[in-house]
Amino acid sequence: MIYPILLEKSSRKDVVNLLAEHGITPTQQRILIAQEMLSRHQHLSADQVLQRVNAQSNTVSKATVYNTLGLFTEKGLIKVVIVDPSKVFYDSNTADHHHFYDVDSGTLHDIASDNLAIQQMPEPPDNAKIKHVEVIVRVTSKAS
Amino acid sequence: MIYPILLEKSSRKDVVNLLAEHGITPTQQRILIAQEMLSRHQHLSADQVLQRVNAQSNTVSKATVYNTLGLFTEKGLIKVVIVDPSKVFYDSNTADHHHFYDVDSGTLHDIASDNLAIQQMPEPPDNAKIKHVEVIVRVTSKAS
DNA sequence: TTGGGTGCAAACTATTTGCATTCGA
DNA sequence: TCGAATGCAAATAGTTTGCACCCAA
Repeated sequence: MIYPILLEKSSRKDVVNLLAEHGITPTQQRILIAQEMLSRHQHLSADQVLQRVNAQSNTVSKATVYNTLGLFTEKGLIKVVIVDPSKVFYDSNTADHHHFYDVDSGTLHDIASDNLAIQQMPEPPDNAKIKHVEVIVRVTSKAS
Repeated sequence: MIYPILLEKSSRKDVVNLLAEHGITPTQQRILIAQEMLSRHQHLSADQVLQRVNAQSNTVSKATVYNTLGLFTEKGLIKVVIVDPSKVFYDSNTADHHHFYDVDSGTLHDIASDNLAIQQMPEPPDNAKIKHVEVIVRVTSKAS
């Protein structure tokens, strides 16, 4: 798979192909959501996606946004970022990377994984297998 | 501050003192919650705390559990761990450390921070200041 | 045509809040 | 006593689900 999956200035046909390549039936709503979500590296909540997609015309329901983002995640088009107990962020950067999380503004910023090395990772308990290592650096932007 | 804050086999008077030292008025419910939460290093959801505290007699309400865990967090007695979008975990280990998160069982395991070193931490964006660096290692225990 | 996809609303769940009552100092 | 703490229920918000309808293949 090629990282990152981005769709800048893509034609509708490109989007259709991308979805199809990932085993996703390209429907009207999914295309709209893909165009919004995958047009650049960004971190959006489901609600933000809903509002952006429906900014022009209300053509996508809230349930479909949730279902579609879940599907995109499952198919590897986007990733979930869990840093805030109140909502999930969806990340269009599927490359292995980490995050700064500004707790004051609620915004995320990528940290390329080459910029960060972890030493001495201990063995997981109970013969468990490591799926993913995630580093979250919480920062504050308050003047204070 | 001394780490970790633990209360193994503590008398009620010890708990009262601990809460008082942290600027918390020691009420009946807070004492029960502190005894349950701080008796050992553990990761509990609010609901788990509620059930344990009320296992014998129903003397603490759900709202009070949430309010009290929030208060304990604010006062530095416990920490919040955000790894699951569906609920928050409260961690009685207030020392700087990281976590394994078993996505299959939903359980957390501590990683002492001496066991893990991060190299080349980049500068945070927009002159933000680092508050906390958190490493979450998601693991799977499934036989598969 | 026809099974998967969508919209809608209702259901759900974790968490928060308002307010009258109770309790600790 | 008296303000702080609690309980309860209702409110809130994010997310999921059930089902009738619709559309892509």
